[in-house]
Amino acid sequence: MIPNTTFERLPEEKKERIMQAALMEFAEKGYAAASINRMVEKAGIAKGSVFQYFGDKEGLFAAVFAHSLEKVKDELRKVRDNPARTDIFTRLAQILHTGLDFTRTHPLIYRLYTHLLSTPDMPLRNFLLTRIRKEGKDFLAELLEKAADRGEIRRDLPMQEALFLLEALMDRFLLASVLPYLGEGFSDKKTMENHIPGFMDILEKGMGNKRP
Amino acid sequence: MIPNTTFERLPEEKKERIMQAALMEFAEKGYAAASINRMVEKAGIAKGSVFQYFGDKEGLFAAVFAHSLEKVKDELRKVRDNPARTDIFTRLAQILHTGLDFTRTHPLIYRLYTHLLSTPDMPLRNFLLTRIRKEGKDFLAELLEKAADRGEIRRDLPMQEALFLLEALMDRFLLASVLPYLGEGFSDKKTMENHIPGFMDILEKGMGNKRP
Amino acid sequence: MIPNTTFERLPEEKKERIMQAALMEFAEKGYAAASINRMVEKAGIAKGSVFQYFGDKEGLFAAVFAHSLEKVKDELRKVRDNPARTDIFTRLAQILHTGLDFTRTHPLIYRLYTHLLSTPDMPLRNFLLTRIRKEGKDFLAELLEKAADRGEIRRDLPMQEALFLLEALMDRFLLASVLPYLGEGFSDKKTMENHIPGFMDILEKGMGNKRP
Amino acid sequence: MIPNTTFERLPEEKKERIMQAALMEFAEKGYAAASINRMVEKAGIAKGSVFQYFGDKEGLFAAVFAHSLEKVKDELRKVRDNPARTDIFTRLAQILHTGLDFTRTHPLIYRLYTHLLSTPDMPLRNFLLTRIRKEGKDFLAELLEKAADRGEIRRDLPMQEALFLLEALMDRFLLASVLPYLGEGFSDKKTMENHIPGFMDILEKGMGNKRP
DNA sequence: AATGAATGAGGATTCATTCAT
DNA sequence: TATGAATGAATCCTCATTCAT
Repeated sequence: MIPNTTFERLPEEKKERIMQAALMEFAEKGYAAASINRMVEKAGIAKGSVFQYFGDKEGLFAAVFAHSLEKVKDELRKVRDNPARTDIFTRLAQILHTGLDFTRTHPLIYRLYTHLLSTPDMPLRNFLLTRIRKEGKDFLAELLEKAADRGEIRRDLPMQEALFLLEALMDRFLLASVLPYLGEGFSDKKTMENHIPGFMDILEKGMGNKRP
Repeated sequence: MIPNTTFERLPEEKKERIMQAALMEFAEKGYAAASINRMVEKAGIAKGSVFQYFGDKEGLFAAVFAHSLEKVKDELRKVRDNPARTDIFTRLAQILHTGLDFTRTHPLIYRLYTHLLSTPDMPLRNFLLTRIRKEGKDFLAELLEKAADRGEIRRDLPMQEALFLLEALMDRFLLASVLPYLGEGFSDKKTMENHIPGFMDILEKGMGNKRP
Repeated sequence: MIPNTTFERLPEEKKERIMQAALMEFAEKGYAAASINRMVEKAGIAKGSVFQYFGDKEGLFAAVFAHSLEKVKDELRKVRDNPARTDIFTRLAQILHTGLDFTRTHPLIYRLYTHLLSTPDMPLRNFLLTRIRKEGKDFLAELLEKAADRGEIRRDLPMQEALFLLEALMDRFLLASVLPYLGEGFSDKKTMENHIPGFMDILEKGMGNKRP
Repeated sequence: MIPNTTFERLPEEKKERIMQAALMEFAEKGYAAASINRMVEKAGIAKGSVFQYFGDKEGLFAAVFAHSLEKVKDELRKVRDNPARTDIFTRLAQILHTGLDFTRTHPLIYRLYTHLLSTPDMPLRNFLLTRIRKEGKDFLAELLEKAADRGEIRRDLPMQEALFLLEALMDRFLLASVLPYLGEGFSDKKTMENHIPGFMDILEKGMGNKRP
């Protein structure tokens, strides 16, 4: 039950190999359908080791998730610490670009997240989802508030709905970059960036404070 | 493999009972983790019958999906055939309301769809997703085009991106109505309708043709 | 969880074969150490069948126990219905003989019982032990009471202790007939009967009402 | 396989800690079901050490047994060296009291013994059982013989059966003090002593030489 | 056509034991 | 000497599928 520190003390290369193999399984199959057999074969380790490291399947999943969350946070930090003093719409465009970079580098992590979203009886689901969503949502909420303070968005903008719309767009945008068949013109990761200005145009008109 | 017509000739009540039990399993667990054992117990039929009717698990899934798709189409038809001659934003609001009605009546169908979205190796995934998405997307695309013809949306609106945004909003809105923890104020199905005017406000300003 | 009736409907020969194989495993190894793998191999059935019949290992154990209890009851009934109107000590001798017959015919059942006795975390232990002990103990208690009524035992006999002693003797006597190394002269099942008169002599003097 | 002397040279406190943890496992679960994993965790030592000290599981068990046997012998010595020159029945009562003290102090040792009794394929079973039983049986036998010499028991007492009965009573009495559900009034360790006079009364009448 | 018994592959997990450090 | 990481065999159990009735 109590995971020991064995895994932590492994050589970095081996740790990464194991995390990667596990992430692949979970991201592709979801939690319940993921097979530890396949996993250990991919990672080239003994089956028993998994249980020595993580206690059980759930512990392995939690570890994979924590590992992934770290990478998400790193990415968010990059965006957040961006010193650029630009208006909110430019920043949103930046964020979409960064998100695209992230899904390009870590497509499996985003898939893991979508499984979490769509599987109601995944273990730790509520705990993990609240953790991961808080990261993203708080960030967007802060962005909106600051923009409101600076007068970059119109006064009568319904904030809750704006936030929801932004989240929906981001999530779907990243999802499209990671899974096929979400719409022609959007399944090609390479050309997705071309759509960003279009989104910004709509958002700016819908939420911004500019006079025509 | 080749499903025969035995199932079709079953009494309606029994057919519905089987479809419902199967839908519950697939919607809750996803394809791979779904158990035919649980399914037949819930439906109160013999396990052998499932294989007689549908050939194998995949066939059963296809049948469940087709069955669900019919209900989606019924719903869409309701909206499409709505004789009301109103502007596109009023119609979008209507569609959100109807969608909410649908997830209220058929929450499992929507969950089935999210599994399909997030599981890349689900059988028939591509085939089924294209089928189901075409229904919704074609409908929205047509809506946009007609609105353009009627001058209800601004001329320079980037159409592809507008379509993508609408889809994203609809999907996320319905997802929130079906699964918990997608944001405070949005997990409560009863009050979700209150947000619709807010969305319309943003969309109208972002896409519409009105002079301030 | 709920065992179905599949097993009950099996041909008698197969049922007996399975019960016998399971009884052997449990009697020899105890509950935890018993292997279903070995069991099914011995019985010549598929592993999955065990779980279809009994749900899980515990269910199998309960079935084996119930099956065995039936045989114990049959035996007890034989003794109880013995119309012989003799004094208690003759009856006790009869009972020991019958018990010996029983362990000769069903040595494994008695071993199962000793495991139950000595393993504190066996599933259903309390439930099963109370059930099985009630059978034997009530019988002995009734025997003593009737003997008291008939004046076959001395008035000042401490009843509780007498009962305990009788149980101890019976149990140990049967145990010795079933497991080796409980004492020279007592490990040989064939000659054990020779000891019965000796026991009766002691008991009669210790508990009886005879004048010397 | 061949145990070295490493364990012997350990500090007394550590040795005792290890023996205690191992005894708990074996006494509660029996040999096969006992887990060295749990054992080392309880003892707070490295798993490898167990194999360094004892070679394998069987060696560990033998060591635990030997360790326990020492304590039994200590107890027996106490009784045997009792200088009191009393008749055999007073001594038997004393022995029951001492036995009760022993199971109170070392309940696990007695449980270990019952597992040994009921598990026919326990390693070293025959070797260990003969060793432990000899201790107790020889002692009782000697007691009986001396009593016979002193004329405390009747001449025609069947000695083998008397010995058997005494052993049965002692064993069952101690077992009842260690495991629940062996009979109302006998599962409560605290009041068990009250039954001793009752037993002695029966034994004395059954085996003694007194004239009424 | 309907049943449900039979099957064995594969699931997660625990285990005693080995061995390099 | 003491450690604890690595291992794979064996554990119970679930599953989709087949097939005789």
